[in-house]
Amino acid sequence: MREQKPAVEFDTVPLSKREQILAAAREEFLEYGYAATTMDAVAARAGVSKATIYAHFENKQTLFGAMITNRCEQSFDKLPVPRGDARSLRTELHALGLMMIRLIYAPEAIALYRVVIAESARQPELGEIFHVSGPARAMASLTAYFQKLKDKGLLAIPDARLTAEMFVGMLKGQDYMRRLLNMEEGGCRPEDLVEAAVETLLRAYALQAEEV
Amino acid sequence: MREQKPAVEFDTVPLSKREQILAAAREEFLEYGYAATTMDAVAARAGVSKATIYAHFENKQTLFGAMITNRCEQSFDKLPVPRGDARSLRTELHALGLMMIRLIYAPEAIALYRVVIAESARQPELGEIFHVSGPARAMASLTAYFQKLKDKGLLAIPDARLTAEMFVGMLKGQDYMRRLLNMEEGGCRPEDLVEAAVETLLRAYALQAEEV
DNA sequence: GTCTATAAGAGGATAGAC
DNA sequence: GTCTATCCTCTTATAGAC
Repeated sequence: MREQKPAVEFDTVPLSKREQILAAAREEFLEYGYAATTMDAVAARAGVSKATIYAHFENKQTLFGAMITNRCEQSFDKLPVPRGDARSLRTELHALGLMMIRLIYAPEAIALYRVVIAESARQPELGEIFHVSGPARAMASLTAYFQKLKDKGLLAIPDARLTAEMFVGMLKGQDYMRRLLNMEEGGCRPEDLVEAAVETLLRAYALQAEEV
Repeated sequence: MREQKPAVEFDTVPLSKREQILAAAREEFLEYGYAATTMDAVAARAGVSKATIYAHFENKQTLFGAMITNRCEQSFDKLPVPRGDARSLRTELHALGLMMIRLIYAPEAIALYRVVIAESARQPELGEIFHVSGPARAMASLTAYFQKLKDKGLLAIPDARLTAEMFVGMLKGQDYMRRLLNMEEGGCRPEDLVEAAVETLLRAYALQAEEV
């Protein structure tokens, strides 16, 4: 009798205990950091007992690692995949830049990055997990894009990978550091950096004059 | 009698207790992070008792903040101050770039940045202290440098500040992120990024052809 | 100011019933 | 698997002698 399903099935699938715990862990860890987060707090937020957490995860470190992995997989699903065939290269690069800073500057992405940096000093595999499932994928995609532009004869760049790194670096500027440091905004606006980065790349390497 | 000075004065000035404590705190905090560092460990490393630490610093947070402030002041004294009058702009930019990545990529600078990022989530004023005494000073100096190049008619940049941000961003690339995440090196080599960044800037904005 | 010894409490992890 | 109740270690901070 205890295993009986409810008479009425609802569309909203209830979260499994494991998912509840992971969600609670994410909120706690991202807000308070690893050390300042207590298993009691995670249990309370998840609505389960502490013992239940330990039935699903070996210990606090394991729970943290599971949360990071889970979060990275979800955050970077929606990668920007430019086609490289727009009529205006400038427009396409500009849209790509905006999409990337929106991904990179999302508050949750910043919080995740911050907590992974903090703990990677003690658990180096966390840095690897984060990088492989997030930034590395984005860089690979971006490198392929610039390679396509080069092959098409649109950009006279010497190395697609280097160009991708420089492009992302230019987009971040100082404002990214400021946000990691939990400061008020106050450097250059990210939108201005997108403008300037695209302008710089095109002036340096564009083969077809397409300035309007 | 207990206050008597030693009969022979040595050239090596002994560190005051306060300085001993700060040095020990730096080593512990940078290696183990804020939470994992214990006051016992700091006391042991400094060669004093815990009570002595509390005689000099109100509590653990205060000690951490004092260490950060102290460290920032020392780390960023040796700022690169380019003159903007070298015969070859390319050579000067290249040297500047190398100097900056040497500063930015110093292991202790990385460790300091990491621990400040981690704790700035709880103590926002730490981020401010770090930024003002370090990166902000470097950016101001770099902005002034690019402004000089612009005024001299060497670079046709629209905005010195934006250019400074992009230049630093290009220098960092992905490798900086990899180091913060405590990963093995493996992206683009920083030296290649310096080359590429200088090349890009010059191609985009140089007014006098000086390619050799 | 500096020490030894200790108070006081937090928090990770588990035992045992259901 | 899940809960309640508890153990036990580790760590911050202080009391009190010198």
